[in-house]
Order: sequence, then structure tokens, then C-alpha cells
Amino acid sequence: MKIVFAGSPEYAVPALDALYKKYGVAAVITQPDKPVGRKKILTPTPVKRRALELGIHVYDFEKIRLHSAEVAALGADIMITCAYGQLLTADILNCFPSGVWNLHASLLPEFRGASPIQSAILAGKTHTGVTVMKTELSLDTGDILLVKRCAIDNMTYGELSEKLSELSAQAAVEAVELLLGGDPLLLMQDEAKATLCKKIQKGDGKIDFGNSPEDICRLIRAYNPQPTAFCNQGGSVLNVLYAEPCEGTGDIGTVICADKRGICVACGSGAVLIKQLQPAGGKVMNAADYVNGRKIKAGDRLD
RNA sequence: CGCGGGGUAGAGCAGCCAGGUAGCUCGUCGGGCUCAUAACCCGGAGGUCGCGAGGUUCGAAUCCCGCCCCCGCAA
Repeated sequence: MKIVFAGSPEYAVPALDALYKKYGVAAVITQPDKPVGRKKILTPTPVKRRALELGIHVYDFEKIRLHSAEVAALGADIMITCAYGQLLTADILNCFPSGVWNLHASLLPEFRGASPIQSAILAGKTHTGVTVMKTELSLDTGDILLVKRCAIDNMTYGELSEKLSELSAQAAVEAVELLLGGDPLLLMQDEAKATLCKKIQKGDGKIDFGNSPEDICRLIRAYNPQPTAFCNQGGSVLNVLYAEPCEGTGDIGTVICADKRGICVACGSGAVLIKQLQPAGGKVMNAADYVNGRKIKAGDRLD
């Protein structure tokens, strides 16, 4: 079984590693190097870096749909994709006799699309997981090969992402195992239960203190560590990394108290205790440190 | 040359504009109060003020020049 792996971010690296170790990977397809950070340093994707370390040949097509001939020439049996970042065409799908299989970070048919992990947290789900499905032309609609569940608990997006990344690696290996067994049983997705999630935007991370403490804390967890939830304090941005619901009442957005425990802010119903934050121009710090610097006090307003 | 903030004690900050003995909150160490405490009171330790034996000056954290590093927004 000759396998091609397509993926880009850090999230996909464990899956690549696992497949490489167990079955070998004939080639890796990833996004082109992109300028990163303030200094716009041209940087390869994490998957590309890892693939090169492993000595696997890497293709970083600007537009994969223009390269179906090259992909076909690889003569591979299957392709496993995981957060690759480009849509595939029929020409590409036809290059793989045993199909193209996608590792998706949700319990399909829920949360098809670009932000399955964050969306599961925002929706207040207790569980999520990884689904391996056959790739079709439409987005994340293919038949399901296998599913692995996990509890969300109070994990942040970053923590949950790491967990699902590991699950994806296990799922990838098990999926290939099933495919090697030949003609595995597939489960159709229930269209009636399908939901679609859009790409996460920084602007959507704006905290509305008129919402409930639970909603606000979910937003903060879903946006931690990137792109981070935020609010305004006296005209400048205050990123909020971690908070939990707490006792307290007051006008919406008013700081009820600010001490070593954190910064307690009144919400629509109840209050939230901000425990970790990042002021514009500053590093991530505990709320207690921010309070020590006298940057905020009871009575101040956040919006 | 995308816009902007910043580098001062272990942490977070003030002081800089209008040069003149380095300050605040917290932590830490010691002592006290208390049944007790993350509370309170008293006392102490701890700083090459990012770097350049740079420039100006009697004197530079502060003004000027060069460099390094960190970060928010935007991409």
C-alpha cells in the first residue's frame, strides 16, 4: 500500500509521523512556504519541516488542482489528508485507486468546515472527536470509515487541538489498517444533523459582557491561544486568555474587584473572573500581575 | 521600509516630556498579632535602569546617536 499524506499545520504532524512509522509514506503534499510574523520570514509548514527531516519527498503546490498529472505519476494507492488547506478536484481524487481519506476534527456530520474544534467548544458540547471519512467533492460530506471520541471538559482550543491531533494519528493508522483489510464498512452521514462552521476570525473573539458567564468563558477557551478573545479597556485592546464564571453582580462590563485572585467582571447574569490576560504591547501574564502594576481596579469598565 | 506599545529588584509597573541620592504593588526572608489564615502590623534582603568603557553634561534611567530583543494590531 503506497500512501501519500497531505497536511500543513502542526496539528497534522503526529498523523504523518504515525503513518510513516507504521506503513511508510511515499510523498507529502503541503501548502507553500509563507511569510510569517512581523518580519515576514518565509517559513515552511510544520508538516513540510517534519517530512524533510524524515527524508520524504515534499510537494508544495500553490494550487494542487493544476498538478493532477504529477500526483497521478506518484502511483500511490491512497491519500490521507489532515488539515491540508486546499480543496481537491475530481482529477486529484481519481489519482488514488483506494481513495482519498480525510481526518476531520469533529464528530461528523457536526461541524463540517474550517473550525471544527473551536466550534465544538463554542457550542458547549461535552464531547468531540476525530472522524475519518472518504473525501468527495463537497466539503466533509463523505462516508465515514471510523470515529474516535473524546471529552472536552474545560480544555482550551490549544489543549483540545493537541489531544485531537494525537487521536488523528491513531485514527490514521487504524484507517489504513481497515483499508488494507479490504472493502471496509462505511457509514453514511445523516444530512439532517449536519452543521457547518466557518473559519475563525479575530474579530469574532470580541467579548460581549452582556452574555452569560458560561458563554463568555467558552468563547475565551475556544480562542485560546489563537487568535485570543479580547475586550477593550480605555481604548486599548486587552486580550483575555483564561477566565471562569464566578459570584458577583454589577453593571455589565464593570470590574467588581481586582486582586490576586484575578479580575472579576460583571456580565449579563453573574460575573467572570479573568485569570490570565495580555495587554497590547505586553506579554501574557496572570491577572494578579496586571493588578499589581495598577493597570486596572474595581470600578473600571471593560467593553 | 505596514501601524503602534515596550525592555527599571524574582513578577507587574511608576519615574523619562521640563537631567541632580531609584519609587509603588506583589513575592521573598525574619519578627509580631491570631485558635487560625491567602488577613493585619513591624523590619530586612534584593537593581550593571536591554547593549555600546558611544555623544552632550559638573552630573544621564531621564537628552542625542547606533545596535539587539519582546509584544499588540494588520498581513
